[in-house]
Amino acid sequence: MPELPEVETVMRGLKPVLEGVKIKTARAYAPKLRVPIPDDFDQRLSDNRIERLDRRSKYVLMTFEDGLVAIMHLGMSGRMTIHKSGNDVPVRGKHDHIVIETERGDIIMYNDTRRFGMWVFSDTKSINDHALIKDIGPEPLGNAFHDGILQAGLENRKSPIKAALLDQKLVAGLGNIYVCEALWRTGIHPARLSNAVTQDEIEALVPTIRDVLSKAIEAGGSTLKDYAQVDGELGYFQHSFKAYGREGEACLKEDCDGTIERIVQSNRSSFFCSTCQR
DNA sequence: CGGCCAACCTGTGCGC
DNA sequence: TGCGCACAGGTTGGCC
Repeated sequence: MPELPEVETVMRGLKPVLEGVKIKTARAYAPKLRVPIPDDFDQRLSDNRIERLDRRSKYVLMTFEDGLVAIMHLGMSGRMTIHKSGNDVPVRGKHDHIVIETERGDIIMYNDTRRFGMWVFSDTKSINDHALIKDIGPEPLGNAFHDGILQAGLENRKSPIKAALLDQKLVAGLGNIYVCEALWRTGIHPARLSNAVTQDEIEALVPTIRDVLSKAIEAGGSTLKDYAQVDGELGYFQHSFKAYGREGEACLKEDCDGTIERIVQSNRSSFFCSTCQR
């Protein structure tokens, strides 16, 4: 599920329920996800007020009034569900690893089948120096991401462009799906070496990456509806992809009669059209 | 340091 | 029905 647009959607969905709201009780039921959940997890969150929610790359940051920052990552299979006060009390399922109840009586559950996600702590003073945060590249939707920075990141790289765009140090938040989509749109073969991507292609990649992500965020936003009113699972939304997951199907690019193929690169599937992606 | 792979986990779907 | 394998939207430690 979670690349930048999905994480952004989750963060936006949590805002009306958590921002400015005090947590009554928090409880972690699993000792560890990808890394151990802090021993003092329950105590640090319980009776603490969330001042702000932010997203950085694929991380959601929860800043508390006492300076605590909870860093959350959804991994491959993480999701959040909101159960509004007054509705039926939810039953905790097998993979609901964290349960939070707010002062308003709303209940938020963190569910993660594969446990590749994480919840760890930092604080407002050192969050930007945190090991998980400090080396992350520019946000693709912000001004810090531009032709020059992408050019600089690619010109000395020998790895395939697919691997480069998945590298969070080069640009934040892209994952397997949106890299496939951006490369398909710009006509760049995923196996092309980074240092062989031309200036023109770099100038096309920047707005294409922005557009692919923005459109996905819009799609997510339109499914959010009002989670302040309704129970719901956050971050899931139907989105149609042009290349990802379409192996064997016709290429949808105008005037292209090719077929989408799949190859494996760095242990991940790449979907592309060898007719229009070179 | 750059680049690549295996590993972390659980579940599902497919071929035999 | 069962078994084994491939695969799933992320990240990183260790190896060359």
